Amino acid sequence: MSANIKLRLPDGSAQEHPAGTTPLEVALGISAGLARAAVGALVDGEPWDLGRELPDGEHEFTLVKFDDPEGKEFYWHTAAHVLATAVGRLFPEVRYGIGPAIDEGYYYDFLVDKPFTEDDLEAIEAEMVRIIKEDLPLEREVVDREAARAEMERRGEALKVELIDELPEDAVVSFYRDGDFVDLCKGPHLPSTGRLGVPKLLSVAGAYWRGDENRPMLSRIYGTAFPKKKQLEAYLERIEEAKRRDHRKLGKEMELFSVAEDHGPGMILYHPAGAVLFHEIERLAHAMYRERGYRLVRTPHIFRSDLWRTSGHYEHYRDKMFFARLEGDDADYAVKPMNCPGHVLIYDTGLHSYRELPYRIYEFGQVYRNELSGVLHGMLRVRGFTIDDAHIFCTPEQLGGEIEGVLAFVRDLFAVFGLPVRYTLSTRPEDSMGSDEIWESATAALRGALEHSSLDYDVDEGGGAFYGPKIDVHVTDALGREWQTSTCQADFNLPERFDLTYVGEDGARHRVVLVHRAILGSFERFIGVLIEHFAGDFPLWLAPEQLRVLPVADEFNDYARGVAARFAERGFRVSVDDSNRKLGARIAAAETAKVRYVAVVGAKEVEAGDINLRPHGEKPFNVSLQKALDELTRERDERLLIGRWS
RNA sequence: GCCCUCGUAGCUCAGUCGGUAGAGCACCUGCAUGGUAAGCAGGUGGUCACCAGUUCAAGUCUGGUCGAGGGCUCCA
Repeated sequence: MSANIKLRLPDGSAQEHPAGTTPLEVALGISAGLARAAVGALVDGEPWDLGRELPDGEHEFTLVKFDDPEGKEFYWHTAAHVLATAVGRLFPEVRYGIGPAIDEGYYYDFLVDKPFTEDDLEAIEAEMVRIIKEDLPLEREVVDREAARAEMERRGEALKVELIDELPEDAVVSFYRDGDFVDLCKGPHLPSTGRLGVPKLLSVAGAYWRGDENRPMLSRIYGTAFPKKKQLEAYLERIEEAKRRDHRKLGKEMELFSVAEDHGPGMILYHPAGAVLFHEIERLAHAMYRERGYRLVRTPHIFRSDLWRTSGHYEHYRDKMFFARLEGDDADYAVKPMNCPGHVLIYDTGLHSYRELPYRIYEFGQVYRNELSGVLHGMLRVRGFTIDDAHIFCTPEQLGGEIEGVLAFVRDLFAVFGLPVRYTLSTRPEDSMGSDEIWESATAALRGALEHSSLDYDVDEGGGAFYGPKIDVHVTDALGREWQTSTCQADFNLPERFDLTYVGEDGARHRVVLVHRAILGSFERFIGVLIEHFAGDFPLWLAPEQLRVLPVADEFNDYARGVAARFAERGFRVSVDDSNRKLGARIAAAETAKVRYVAVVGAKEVEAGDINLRPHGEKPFNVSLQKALDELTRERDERLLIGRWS
């Protein structure tokens, strides 16, 4: 038999096989264990079914296991088919949407008269287990495009027909079949359902077909699956841990903030401890803005609507704006959803020489946007929030440098908190204003700045603001959801609308370029992310309560108050707990409240003139009062994430 | 906004078949004066989100309103 297939394996070795060999056979040739663990293969980087015959010729060949990223995708995608198969058996009238693998599992969307409820999940999951036991083979079948369309039409699968119609001209159309269930799918899949271990359905949700609220609402079932029960348990445990970090839960427990749900949904009420976070971050931000040549301004919360018409907000942003009308006055006022028009008015009060540019002004401006009720989420998505908002008016030549400066600012600020970030370049959306040339040059300026700064970034096509393209920065919350923080937007449109100019070297007026940018984004969202990032265990400079002094007994109360006073003199947030409880109970209370340091004082400490210091979650030790003062002052003032003792 | 779930004491939650409301923590009072994660006892605290309806009777059933939680393209 002639060897028609030559494979190069990742370890550098080469193998030859006869035509028609499958990856599973290759795996068996290496070891039985590998054949059991393999879930698919990569042939020249292309995902390949274990049971699908390899093409003739020479190929790079890799076997993929569940632990590989591609492996999880194969595995969960197959689990999604098993879910669809199970639903088809129990609810024969359903029609199918899509069912992809996602980061930590999979979902499948179904078109049904009556949406699924959580109570349905148990029965569906049981049916999935049955299908896995039946060990049905998943068979791949390449079909002619027209035949595929006809078959789906015959089955009444209108959504599948739509998907087929949208496939590119040259696409290979394939079906996968397990039992009675046939799905349009490019694969690959595990060879049979029996290769799946433990499935677990997690939740149901409504989801618009293709995410479009004008299309039908489908019923989505989310699930995950793992080879071993232990892995599933570890996954569920991780979800529980993430819930413990939830800023809404910690915000309540630590009395950081609340939302008066009946009186101001999406509006944050900062309690004293939470206001400390806001204030400390604000202080840091003010210092950083001043160092970078920004000047502070203040602007009103409402303006007459004519301003919003000129700015374009009335046309493009009205849905999210709150309006106010004065009694007995025809003038219509709008509450600001953005700070830019106010800042533009400041720039526009006089002539500006090119010598003054770049003209950078900033404000921690409070804005209101009427977000849909269903998207509100603790501090992370709100209706009233404070932006660290700045506008840079500059010449076209200065634009690239200004954007690079903003990117450096982002890097410096996030470094203080140790928060990892992801960059996105967002291009022109459908609802937008301005010419194509303007958009292209603005987008090029942003892209150039990202490249010069050597930053990795993704592109979000059509994700820009209505007046310009932007670079966004995203951070991740405890449950792995991404939230936008920083933004940097090049705008050639508002300068046109407001006829903003500067006087150039030549004495003539020239059009100014406007950069909108925020670094923290919104204080609310930033604080919410920080709560989850630190799980409430804030670094000393941010901690609402930095030190609590506990006298061992009443006779040491005076000494305790003296110690507290020494720290208070240095500006520390310090308290004394001389309440009528045993020391152990007071220690427990301080630990639960996540107080950064606890100082215990009793006879020994009075004698030695020192304190017994217990960093949050750590073992206590004795240290001289002076040394503690100096060390904690340093830890606070340098904004250390980890102190010498913590 | 739309789909599912939910709303009981300050917090976390129980409340059976429809029969007039319960626990732990917190808080207050007293006892106990204590050395590193929770001493003992007693007490206060509820328009069961709100509005209608069914019923002899509604926290419980039905409808509506308000609000919350999860989700609403990770692209066959």
